[in-house]
Amino acid sequence: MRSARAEIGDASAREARVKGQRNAEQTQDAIFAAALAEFTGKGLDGARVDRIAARAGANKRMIYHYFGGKEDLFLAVLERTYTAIRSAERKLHLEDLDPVAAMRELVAFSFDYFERNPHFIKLLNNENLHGARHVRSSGEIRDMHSPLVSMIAGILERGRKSGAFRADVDPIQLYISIAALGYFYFSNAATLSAIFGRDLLDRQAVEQRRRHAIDVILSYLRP
Amino acid sequence: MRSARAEIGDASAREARVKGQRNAEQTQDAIFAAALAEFTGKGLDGARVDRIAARAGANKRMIYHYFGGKEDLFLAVLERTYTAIRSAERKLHLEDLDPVAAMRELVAFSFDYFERNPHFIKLLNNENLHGARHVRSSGEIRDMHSPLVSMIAGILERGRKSGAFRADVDPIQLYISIAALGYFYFSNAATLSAIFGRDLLDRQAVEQRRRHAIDVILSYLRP
Amino acid sequence: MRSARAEIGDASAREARVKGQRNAEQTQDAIFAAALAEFTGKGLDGARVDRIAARAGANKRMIYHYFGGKEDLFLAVLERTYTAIRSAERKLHLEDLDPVAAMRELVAFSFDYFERNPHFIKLLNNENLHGARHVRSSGEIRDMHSPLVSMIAGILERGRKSGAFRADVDPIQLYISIAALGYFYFSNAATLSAIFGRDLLDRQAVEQRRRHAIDVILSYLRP
Amino acid sequence: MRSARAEIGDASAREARVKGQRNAEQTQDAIFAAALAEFTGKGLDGARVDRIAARAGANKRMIYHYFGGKEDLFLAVLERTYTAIRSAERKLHLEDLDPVAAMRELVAFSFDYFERNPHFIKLLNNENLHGARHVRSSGEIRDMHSPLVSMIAGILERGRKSGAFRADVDPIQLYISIAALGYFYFSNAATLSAIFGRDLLDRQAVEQRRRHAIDVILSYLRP
DNA sequence: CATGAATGAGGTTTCATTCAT
DNA sequence: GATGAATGAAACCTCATTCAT
Repeated sequence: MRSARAEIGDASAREARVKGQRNAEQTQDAIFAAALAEFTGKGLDGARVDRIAARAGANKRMIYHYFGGKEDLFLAVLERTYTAIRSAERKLHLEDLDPVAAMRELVAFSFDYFERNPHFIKLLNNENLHGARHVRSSGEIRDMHSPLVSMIAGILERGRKSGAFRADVDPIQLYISIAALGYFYFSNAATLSAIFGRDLLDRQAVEQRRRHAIDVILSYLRP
Repeated sequence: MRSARAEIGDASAREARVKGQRNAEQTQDAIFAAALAEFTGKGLDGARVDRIAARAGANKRMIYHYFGGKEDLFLAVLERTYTAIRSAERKLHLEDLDPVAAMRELVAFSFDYFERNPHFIKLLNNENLHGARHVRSSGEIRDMHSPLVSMIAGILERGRKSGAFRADVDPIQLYISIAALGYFYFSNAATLSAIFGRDLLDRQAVEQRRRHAIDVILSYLRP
Repeated sequence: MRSARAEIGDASAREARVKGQRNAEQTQDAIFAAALAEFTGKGLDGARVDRIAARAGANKRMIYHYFGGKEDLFLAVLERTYTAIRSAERKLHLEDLDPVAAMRELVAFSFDYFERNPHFIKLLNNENLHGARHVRSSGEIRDMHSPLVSMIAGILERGRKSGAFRADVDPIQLYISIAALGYFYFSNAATLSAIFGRDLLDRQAVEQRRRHAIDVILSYLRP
Repeated sequence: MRSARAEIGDASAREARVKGQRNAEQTQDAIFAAALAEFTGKGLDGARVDRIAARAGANKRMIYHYFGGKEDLFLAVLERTYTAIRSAERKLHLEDLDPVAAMRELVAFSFDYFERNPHFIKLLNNENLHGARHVRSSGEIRDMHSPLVSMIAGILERGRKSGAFRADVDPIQLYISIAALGYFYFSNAATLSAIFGRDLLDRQAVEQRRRHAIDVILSYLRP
């Protein structure tokens, strides 16, 4: 789980690029890492190509050379972000756990992923602001269904049979709810923190929220 | 140009214009409405002052005259948006309902509010992208605590006493979860729809989600 | 005839624009004059928006405000150029002259117009380099048929009847030939001068060419 | 990449490549052909070095290696273009024809050359747009006088003696007029076609124009 | 001989904002 | 109170050219 970050390539841009060296892959990676940071921090419209190039220690021209343009770069970042979460999801193996433990793991995984990958949330919010324009244009992303839905369906079925879970649960609705409980918390942590007057991202608050999310889902599933 | 407004202005607006008198207020309102639409549709960075002025049928200079600048205009929109939801929340009167019915009403209200006010979600996401910069700078917003939290606390207390609800529920966590179940659904409807290949915003899907959200919260509260 | 230049507005850009004054029409005119000079001197691709703005003493932004963009500005210049020549052509009144004198005037007019409006030739050559893209996109230009064709037809008819001209002459071919004899000379003066080693644009050479062009056309028309 | 050329290279090219030996010449030729096409299609300013390299299937660096730069490449193309027409002109042998037939052949040759070598016209127009800068800098081109002028002088002299032609014709003026009648037609075919609303380059129109050009010159020469 | 990566200058265009009336 | 013209900074992007291998 801890490896989730590394998959996106968060090696700092500067680190990735030894100055003056000529290496296409390195340059691309550096641009990519810089773009991820910039888009995450400022959004698509707020991001600046100049800043991405500077962060990457690369020439601006290279962005256009390798990625085509700002919008394409954003799409590339988005695609890699989706690839990363799907890959992390696929690494979950819950078959050996009893349904309750499995569900607990799954909710915890989802929650932890959002905590550790704040860029995922920022990028997705941005994409939704733009009406999912890029996702819709990317067959690659559209075809990347989350394995979580069928995992959930499997766990629900096992739980139903063992009598641990109620019988009338829709896996897709549950999938969305599991995501919602964590995603919304991190997505809106800044405004919520401002309004509640305390930092929702401190260790204790996050831990409390994590327990709550698991609690909500498991309570809901009780027969 | 002078006729542009008149064509748009409705009867009451025309009525109100007693020879240049309430013109100012009208202009402000028009700018405001235009800004809300623009910020909602494009985000703070994607919004264009020119377009806001054009939409408002007003001179660009007026935006600076009345609001100070783009950023201030955004803050004004945000403040009014928060004011509106708090006001709507205060109109909820659940004291006469039994705890279960009251909670059901409250969850439904929250869900419906998000459905009917998509701009609220867009603006909040934008504000969070920018680290709640404007909310933090606005004492007005920071002081607008949601009455829902104490409402929830009250309902929980009544439910605990009547044995309808479990005893160990944190009102703030519940408040966040109630919001999450609806907010996330509408906030991410575009990407989720693209990925699931069906429109999550059609009447039937929304209705199903609404029932599910209520179900999750009430099931969670069972003792 | 001498007024041909003025119609295009060759008042120098600087002259047209008193610094610091706010006058939309003046600014537009200044931009226009600057654009004409720039496009004439460098061609569409060689022209620089920066230089046009500087020549006009205007802010670059104004070009986009008033004309839309470089390409649109080129089209505007082209349209005005066509308008100017058509207008000049319409001022020709040859009805009172006998056919031979009328034709002589017409050939001389054409020749002189090319001499006095070198920008016309430059712009047309540029437009032809681009496959007449702008002309084809401009209904305005496409509809501006030259009145010369019907003038020529009329003179030919009168000459045929009086026995001054041969009978089998196609007015359109003749129109093209009249244009060709002058246009080509001025269009290609630079290369021809370089190759012949003498300046084809000096007064004497031009005068000689003018007589020759008239001679060719009138000799051709002899019965 | 290595295979890109091979796919294009025809049999003879492949034959000639005796293990890297005549590779150089091949590359140069490919660049040359690509440059001709690019300059013809887009003009000097509109031409892109990248595109030339791509069209040639060559590395961009080779352009600088073999030709020095974009401008030098243009000059090289121009020189070869002039060389070609002079060479074609020298192949004309009109001594055995009577003056009228000889002149007819010469006009036809000129007309046909323009029709068959549209790039010649494009390049020359471009060169004139730039004030014949390259021609003037190229001694090679400046020294390439057209043999047509002296051919014309010869034919005129023979015609004068035989009584077939008038006596007062300037060979240079006639040379320019012969060129003009064809050159202008093809040079401005795009705009003329757009304005007349019919394709001046279709077979029939070209044939009609060809006859007209010959007619004009021969009629002019009648004593 | 040949390559693909890299660059800096400069291209067109757009922005939020201010000025003059 | 209101307007439309004007602006400078900066945005995205492209260019001919050179570098390292």
